[in-house]
Order: sequence, then structure tokens, then C-alpha cells
Amino acid sequence: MLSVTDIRNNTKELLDRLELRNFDAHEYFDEILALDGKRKETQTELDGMLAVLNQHAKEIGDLYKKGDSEQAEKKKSETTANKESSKLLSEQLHTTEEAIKSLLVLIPNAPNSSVPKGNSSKDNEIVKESGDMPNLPEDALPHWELAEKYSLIDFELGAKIAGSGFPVYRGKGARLQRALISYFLDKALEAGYTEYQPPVLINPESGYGTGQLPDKDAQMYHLEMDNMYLSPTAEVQLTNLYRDDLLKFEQLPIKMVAYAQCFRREAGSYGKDVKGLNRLHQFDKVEIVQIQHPDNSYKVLEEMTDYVAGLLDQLELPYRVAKLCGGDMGFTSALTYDMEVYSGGQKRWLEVSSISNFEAFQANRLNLRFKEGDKKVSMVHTLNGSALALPRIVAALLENNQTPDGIKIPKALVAYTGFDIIN
RNA sequence: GGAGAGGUGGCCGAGUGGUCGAAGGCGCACGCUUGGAAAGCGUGUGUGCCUCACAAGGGUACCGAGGGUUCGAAUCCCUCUCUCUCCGCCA
Repeated sequence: MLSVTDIRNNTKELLDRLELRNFDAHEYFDEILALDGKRKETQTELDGMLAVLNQHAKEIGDLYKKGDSEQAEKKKSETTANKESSKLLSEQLHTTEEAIKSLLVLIPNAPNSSVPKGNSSKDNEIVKESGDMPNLPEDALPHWELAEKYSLIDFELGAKIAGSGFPVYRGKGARLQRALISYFLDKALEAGYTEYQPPVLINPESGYGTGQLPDKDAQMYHLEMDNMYLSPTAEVQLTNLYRDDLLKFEQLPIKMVAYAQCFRREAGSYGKDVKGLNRLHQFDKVEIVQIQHPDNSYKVLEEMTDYVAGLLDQLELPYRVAKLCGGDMGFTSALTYDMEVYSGGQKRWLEVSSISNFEAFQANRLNLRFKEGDKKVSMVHTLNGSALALPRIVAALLENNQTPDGIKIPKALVAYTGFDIIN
């Protein structure tokens, strides 16, 4: 969320930036600033009241010590009125603070001023295209037919034991998955990330910290009996590892990577979007997260984007990079690059990664700060990106590399798969 | 799942109703000392909020979290949570 201080000090700038995603924050800001004024007044009044009460308590103690219980009793009775009004004030303070917070969580992150204004993916700005488009015959197959032809993935078996959107990988299909996971993790280690293996169940606090809660709960599987959620992305676990921390400047940057199975309800999706591997309820993803000094976050966003692009280069997949327009960006992001690979069998671009700078938006929710020497405490910036999400990578690999002899495995992967062709 | 013991500042650890934001130690920072270092000595060493100039100073809150009792709570009571030990179960 945005901070009240920011809203107060940079009102105009934030309003303009929010406008880029067609969010009119005028009323929110007015109300928040008014409530914050009230909050301060109440705080001042309450603190004064408490100071008096503390003073009285001290005096009563002294009187008892001197043995003057008569005076002490008298003084006691004088405190009751103050006690009641201080209780009232602290309730009022609490209510006001809650009211401010409940408004703050409704406001999305303010886009970076370079974000193109727009409403949908049509308005995204393609900033890079790379790689050779596959040269496939007209009768090239989509991945779900290839998967069946070579017994790599069984969607119906998955539906039998779980439901649609839960595929079963087998044989070389399963090994390809495992190879990709290892490959992506190894690359991240080379790039200086520390590997983690987090839980896949998360508590509500974690979901709140990274912004999935309160309003995206319908996209997550919820375990009612234990009040936990199946994580939709390792971003949640990794970023929340540092929730409520006050870091030393020297600890920055923090670079983490994790492979995790991800779970999404995907309510409302249909048609060709959910065909085959295109959109699943359970999928595998390697995620990179960085906790950064605010001065570096935009430079690092570019680095992370280049890093992911490098992975796609090595997998020999044609891709393009889109800078998302305001209307297409996620709630929590200030700037997002999407990576899309071209999948020749379906003849479509598939999103395989999304790399974002959240600036201090998550840090404010997470209460994640750092301190540099004697300087004031300030919020860190958080960033993350998929590096990469497996299913659509698998789809593109299968489709683009199909030949009459079988499916060729890119050179970079052969050491991980142990085979260079699926036939 | 059952029984018991605990959660105090960066760390260890005292503190069972008042003078406790909290002894003592370690660590860290600065200074003195030294040719230099160690030892030694001295000083300092949390965060949020309010006031204020986001200074100094002052006020207030925070001893796992949230409630309660009391003039006054780290200290008593209740609920929750986490850790440890034993039993049960189990990959």
C-alpha cells in the first residue's frame, strides 16, 4: 500500500501516476488525509491524558509508601474520570487507524511515470523482440496433441484424481519438467541468488503482505479448517520471509530464488486460454525475488529482465518483452515487464514471465525496512519475476521443436534431461 | 491428538504489582590509552506514534499477540500463537 506520509507529501504526483492506470484517487486521498488529521489530534489528546494518569499513579505509590493511605485513596478517586476518557480516546484512535488502513488497502500502487496509459494488453508497449520464429509446416501440432502422441502428459488422468487443470506428467514429460526446474535453479545460483525451499501453504498474514489479500482471495485455494491458502506464487513465501524485519544497510541486496508448485483457482477462465498447458490450477515455477535499496530498484528491474531474457535465449525460444500499460498492470506493481514466447503450434504468444518493481508498496504492507548508519529508517523496494513458469515453456518447446523425427531438446537442456530428442 | 515447561532489547540473561525501556554480561560504535594492536578505562547503543522544522528537547506506547483486573502490570487473570520435553500417531 501507499504510505500516508507519501500521500501527504506527494499528493499531486501520486494522483497523476495513479491516473496512468485510470484510478481516480482524489476522494480516497482527501478522506485519508482528513482521517489522518483526526488521528493526530486524538493521539495528542490521548498522550496528554496518559501523562496525567502516569503522574497520578506515581504520586499514589509515593503516598502509600509514606503511609498516607487516606490521601492515596482520595487521589485514586480523582483518576476515574480521566481513566474513562483515556479509554474512550484510545478506542477512537484505534477506530481511526483502522479506517485509514481500510482505505489504503483499496488503492493500487502508483505506476512509474514512464508507464504507458492504457486499458488492456492492446496498449502494452513492446520494448524488445528476439529470437527466430519457428519454421513449421502447416500441419504442425499444438502441444496437447504432441503430449498425447509421445505420452508426455495425461490431462484426463489428472482430471480423474484431481480435476481439470491438474495434469499428470509421465516419462520424458516428467523428466523434462525436472530438468527445467534444475536448469532454472542452477542459472539463478550462478546469478547470485540464494536458493530456498519454502512451504506451499501460506497463512493470511503472508497473503496480505504481498497483496494477494484481502481482495484476491477468490483466486487462491483456501483450507478452511486451518485457515491457510495454497500459495499462487513463491513470491509470497520468499518476500514474506522478511516480513516485519528491520534490515541493516549492509544486508542489501537480498536475492532469493525458489522452485515451488503454485496453485490458482483461475475462476472465470475458459476456452483456448485453458487448453492444454496454457492455464493450469497447479503448475511449477521458479521465482526470483530481490529486496533492494530504493536507489537501485529500477536498475535492478532491468537486470532481472535481461536475466530472464537470457534464459529464453539459451532455450532458443523466440520472445518479446512488453512494458505493461497502466490498465494491464497488477494491483501491487509500479512497473511490470511481461515476457511472451511464441508457440508455433498454436501460433500464439504465451506469457511465461512477469517481472515487477513494487517499489515500497509491498514493503509498507510487510513492514519491511532498512537502516543506513545513523540515518532515518526507510522502506526497502521489492522486486520479483518468474524465471521461469514451466507449463508454457514446455508448450513452446514441444511445439516449436517438433520435427518428423520427434521433438528436439535445446542444447542447453540436454545435460539436464539426459536425452536430446523425444520420439 | 494428550500432558507439562517456556517466549524479556542484536545476543545471553536478571527481574513475580510501583522508583523497569527494563540490572548484569556479550556484541557494536566513538573516545582515551598505544609505535600499532590487544587488554584496560570512559561514553553511547531499539522501534512506532504525537509535539516539533521528518533538528534538539519533551510526551506516549511497546518485555510473543490480543483482551482483562488495578490508582499503577514484563510481573496477576483469560484467549490465541510459537518453541521445547514426554506420551500417542506417522513419511
